[in-house]
Amino acid sequence: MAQRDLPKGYEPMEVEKKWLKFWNENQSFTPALDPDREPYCIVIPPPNITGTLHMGHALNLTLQDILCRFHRQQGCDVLWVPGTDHAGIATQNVVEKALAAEGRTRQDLGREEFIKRVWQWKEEYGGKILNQISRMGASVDWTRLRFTLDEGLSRAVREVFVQLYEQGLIYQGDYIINWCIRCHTALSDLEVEYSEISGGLYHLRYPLEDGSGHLVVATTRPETMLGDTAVAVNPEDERYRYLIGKFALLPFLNRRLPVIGDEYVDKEFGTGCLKITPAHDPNDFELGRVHGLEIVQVIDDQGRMTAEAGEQFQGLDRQECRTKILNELKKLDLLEGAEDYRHSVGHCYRCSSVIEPYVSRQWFVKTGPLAQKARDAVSRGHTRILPEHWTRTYYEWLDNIRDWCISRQIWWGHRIPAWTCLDCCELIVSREDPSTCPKCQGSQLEQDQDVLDTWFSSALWPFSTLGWPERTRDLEKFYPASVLVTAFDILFFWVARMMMMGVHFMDQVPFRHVYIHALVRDVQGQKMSKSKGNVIDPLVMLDKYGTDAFRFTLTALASMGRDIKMSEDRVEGYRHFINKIWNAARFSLMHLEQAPEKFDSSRVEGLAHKWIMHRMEEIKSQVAEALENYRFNDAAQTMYQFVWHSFCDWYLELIKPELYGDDSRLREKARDNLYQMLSEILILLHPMIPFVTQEIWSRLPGINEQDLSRVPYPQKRPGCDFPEAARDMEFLQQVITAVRGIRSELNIAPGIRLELLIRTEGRDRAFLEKHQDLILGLAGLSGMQAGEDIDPPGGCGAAVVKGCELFVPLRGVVDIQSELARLQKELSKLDKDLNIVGKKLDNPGFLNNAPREVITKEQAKAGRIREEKEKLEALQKRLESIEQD
RNA sequence: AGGCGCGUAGCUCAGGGGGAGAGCACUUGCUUGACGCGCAAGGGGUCAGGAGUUCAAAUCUCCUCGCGCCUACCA
Repeated sequence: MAQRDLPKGYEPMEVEKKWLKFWNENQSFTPALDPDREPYCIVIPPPNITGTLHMGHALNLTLQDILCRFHRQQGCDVLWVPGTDHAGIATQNVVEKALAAEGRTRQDLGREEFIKRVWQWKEEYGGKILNQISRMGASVDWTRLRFTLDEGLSRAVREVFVQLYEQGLIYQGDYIINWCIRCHTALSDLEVEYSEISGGLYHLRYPLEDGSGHLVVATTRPETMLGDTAVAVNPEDERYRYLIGKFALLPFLNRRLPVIGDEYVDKEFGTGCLKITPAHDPNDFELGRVHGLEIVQVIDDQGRMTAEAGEQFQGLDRQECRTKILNELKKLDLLEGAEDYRHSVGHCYRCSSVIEPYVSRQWFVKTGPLAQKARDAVSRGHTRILPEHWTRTYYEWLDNIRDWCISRQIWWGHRIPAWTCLDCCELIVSREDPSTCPKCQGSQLEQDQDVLDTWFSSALWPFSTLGWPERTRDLEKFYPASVLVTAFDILFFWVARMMMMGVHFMDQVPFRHVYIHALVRDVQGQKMSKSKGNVIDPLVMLDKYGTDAFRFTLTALASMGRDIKMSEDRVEGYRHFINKIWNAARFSLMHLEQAPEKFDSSRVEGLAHKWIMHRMEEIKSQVAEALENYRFNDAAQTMYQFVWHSFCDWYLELIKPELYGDDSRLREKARDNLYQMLSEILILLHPMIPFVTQEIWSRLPGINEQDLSRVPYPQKRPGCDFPEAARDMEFLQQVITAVRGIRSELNIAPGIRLELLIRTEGRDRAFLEKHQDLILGLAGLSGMQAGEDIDPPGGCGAAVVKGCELFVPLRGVVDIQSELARLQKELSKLDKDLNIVGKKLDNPGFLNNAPREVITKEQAKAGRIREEKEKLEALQKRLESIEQD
């Protein structure tokens, strides 16, 4: 028997290895490009090559994989392209750190040599996360693996850059940008993270040029005063209006600072006088432009004071300079005061250094027109964002978007395809590397040193991975993708930008749906982070509990719009479910030596079989509907309940007598149906837990298709709705449960066989008698008698189910008092229920306004409760009278 | 400052106008011919608080309180 091969508990390790290899060799996940099959395509969020799998990836991959596998089952030609992202700054940082350990810098190596080193690093370590994706069971097509810096994607990047430049949507200019002095590059607004720090707010005195006194400005960054080129006050401000047009003198440097009027200045804040440093503050930069102010750069790209800062400060670090300035001002009695002040300061999202606003020549994408189109695509419904409330966030960001700084002063990335002719200063932007200047034919061309923001290439991912700018078959078939699955934290970084680029270059949205899933947090709901030490490593989960248990946990917890609080206990809990499936299969396979010859669903007979069939039909549509609507947790819960509490708890128990019985016809029928149910359960569960289902599947006798991932979703079976069987089954379960309840609550040892008497008539009586064996077996009874004129002996346990009175003679087994107490408890429950229903039915408003069905339902309910109550009360009286004997 | 979301059983959460649900945890009993990662039976909730709409509110509206997040600003 097959069961002999199966260990008692499910052992994931070997199983997972085996099937990963099988799927890979089989190219199970390479689409057939069959024109008759509908395409289904998912855009994978490409992880960084520096990264390792974390909880967010694990959830993200699990959900995408469920969708892919499910749609394969639905007959779609599915494409899920895997890939990684070159992560410019992060990767360069990693390699530079490695170099530093050798005591070298990238400058020592030179650009070309350094990039070679990075490629080497990438070959060696960059694939780590790909293996981890694979271990999660992700059914990606490995034959189409892409990388943002590979040849094809680099071509796409160039094409996009050049086109946008030609369309006037990319420009170069001197602006204030976010500068990281550690990474030594510009960053986009999104790459700056703000966090609150305690600092000071300093009040500085600037003497007035005319000698009539001084004005006082407030600042958190005294060192920037050296770059001040004006002081602003609000023209509405009575206190200072007279100053407008006068000049203040900058201490140390004696620069003449015009006092200008601008409504931007908040009268309430600080002193009401605002020092203006156009070179080192974004708001001041704007004011400077409006008022035509001079830009004086006093901090350089290393965070050191420049010569403009004056001899005594030149060369100092910005922090040192702050201290020194404050000291000097104090000496000169120009520091009027200092207060503690908490304010938020921008930090680099890669290295956490304090960001320096810095004026420099950079490349920008003019986002306005692109953002408008990206917004329209959603508002017109071409792309749907789910859950829907994220739509608003998406709009808000696009409505307030600023131009996107895309140049980075690093080496690892797509080099900007712009050259300057050293002879005539012509700027050349070109798809191919030019050899001569088109204007002066000079051959001394120098390429721009900068590379592009990594997100610039990620923004093209939905079409660049499919072969664009070529018009490939993949592109024809699979663009736009069906869905993008991601967490909200890259909604702006990535999703919005893909929308902008997709709509602009493909004239079509990049994906139909955007499903925004949860963030995985720790048990307390805190973000997982290494510094907090609350990280759960998914790889550890995979090793300890197996991929399926882990995946099922994530799926069961992934309800729409709520974050997941993850703990190891939960994974352990769901491992029990995987093991339960395993054992149900182990049991089933014991009885399934061969496949049914031909399964004819129209000839299903027997209560248990009809019932489970009926349930299965419901489950099939529930699970499909849940997955179509991204209700992953519903799909998981539905299967959990069904497999455990219908299939295992009842169905398997109910059919045991048939499986072990002598009636070979019944036995065969039971086996056939069991085979059918088990195999459909495996198919339904497969998208969520691919490995264990595939392993069991492969052990089913006589299967044609070894690869479960290619087996279609079970069709709706005509003629298999058996609502009557469902009702009957419920009745049977209630009877059995009632007897078990009496036994259990009165502490009757399971070894003691009880009798059951049932006062009932008509169909119910016939039904119960027909299934007498099942009742005896499952309720632990030695005998049963049903009839209209049942006259129970004194001293019975009792219950009422659907109007039938159940009696369990207890004389000599248990004392009557316990049963009386038990009955009293039942009765008070009934009283409570009756009270609620009664109130409704006594309310004329209810009777006049409620829909007829609701009223009938309530009336029926009241009748049922009343009947049950009467019967139990009668019994209670009898017991009491016996007790008095 | 603006926006979004969440307060339901001890914990984690489903549900979303007409009988308070699940999983885990808990209690009790159990070598029941797959499973103790198991079986059976239980206990446990003024659905944050208040007001309103309604015959009927956990569910819809408003307010209050508490928690979380996002965006922008912060001299």
